[in-house]
Amino acid sequence: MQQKKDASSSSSFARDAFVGQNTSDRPPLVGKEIQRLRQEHQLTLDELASKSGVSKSILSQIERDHSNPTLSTIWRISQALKQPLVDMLSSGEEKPRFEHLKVNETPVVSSTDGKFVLKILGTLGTVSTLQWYEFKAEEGGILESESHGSGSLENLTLVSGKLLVISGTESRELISGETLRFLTDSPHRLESLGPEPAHGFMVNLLNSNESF
Amino acid sequence: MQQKKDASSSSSFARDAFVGQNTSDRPPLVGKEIQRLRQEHQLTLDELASKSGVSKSILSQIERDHSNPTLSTIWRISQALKQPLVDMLSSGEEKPRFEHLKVNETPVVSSTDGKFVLKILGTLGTVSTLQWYEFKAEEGGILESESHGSGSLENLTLVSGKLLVISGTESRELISGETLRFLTDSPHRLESLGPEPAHGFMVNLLNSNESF
DNA sequence: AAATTGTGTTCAAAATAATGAACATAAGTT
DNA sequence: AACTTATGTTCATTATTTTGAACACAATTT
Repeated sequence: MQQKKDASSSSSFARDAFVGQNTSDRPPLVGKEIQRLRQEHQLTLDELASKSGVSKSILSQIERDHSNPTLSTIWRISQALKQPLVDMLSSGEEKPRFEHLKVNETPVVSSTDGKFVLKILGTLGTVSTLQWYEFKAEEGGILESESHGSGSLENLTLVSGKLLVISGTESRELISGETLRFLTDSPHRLESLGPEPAHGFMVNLLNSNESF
Repeated sequence: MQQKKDASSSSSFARDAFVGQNTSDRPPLVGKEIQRLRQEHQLTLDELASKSGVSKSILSQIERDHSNPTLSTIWRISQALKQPLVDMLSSGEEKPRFEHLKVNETPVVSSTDGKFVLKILGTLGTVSTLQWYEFKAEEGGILESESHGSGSLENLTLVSGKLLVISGTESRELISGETLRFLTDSPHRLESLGPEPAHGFMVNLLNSNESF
């Protein structure tokens, strides 16, 4: 990528740096968001500079999208503004558009022994994927799942019964009325401990970056 | 060019660039994650280089966290790997594996007469685009809600009981085991018809495209 | 009004991220 | 073994980010 030095202005990043890129989609422009956050915190460039350790000149340029910040720089700014780094970046990205869900006749999935039954209540897929289920499992019923991908999150609420949840090397026991959220970026397993059947509700977020 | 070249490991970045920083918390190290994704896609450095337009030498360094990539660089890599940029960054951040809500820790909202009880099981999204609940309502229990914004969708699954749903000018009656999805861009109302209490789950998708 | 202060922008210099070519190493072929 | 091939690392150079100081401008104070 041979870049000619732009004589007039120091470096016009927004105009030059991404020429030749996929013009339809470009890296998130964080400038506006950073500026918004800084002003929300009532900070001047000088103040944010000393808080973050990033020079005010580059802050000024980044806010106007005249520079292509380094990961380290963005991170230091996000720390100073007490904003999760990821949020600052995603703000500029296109917002999820919702799919219209078709009427379905609630498909059912069950374990091979039939002891663990999942009713698929809904699915939604756009930027990240969302699925939710109702489940019923008699004593000994087991549901084993592969990883859902990094950043995936499973949300279980137990209405009745007892449930053992194993994810990675950790495990938890859930009793009636409790809710458990856990990462499903590794194989995991649900087991109904009985004696009464486990009954509950599950919401799965695939590849979300939500940290609770 | 005051380059100090240490022969052994030329990692000026990992060791130097963050010296003087908050040592407890540091910018996400994306190297491992990028390497994982690349290998998952069965790509060599050369292939990823040509796909992403990022030189293979810098890819090699980024994967080993010997470089502090530019936003543009990270973005081009994320595009080539078809991975949302934010996911790549958040993967390195430490998240608690489990969040265990005990029975009394689940937030509960109830109607003024106490006949309609909503347990808030979860929320997702920095702009709160997703919420889900368990509800229980004895006969006559009513939940009235304002519009959730245009494009918002409510998904109800009734486990037991009977429920009357009114949204806008239309209404439906739900019986045990059924699921109903409807737009909530206008005020709406749920009413337990009894005689047995209504019990079910609700997933709400809020449309956050609009600025408020 | 003149001086001072506060705030954001631009400049030259320094630091470093990115590039392409050369190198190293391992795996597979002849 | 010697010769390719495939893959990742390092090197010298170039392109850019980042910095600190100087600058411009507006708002406030004297």
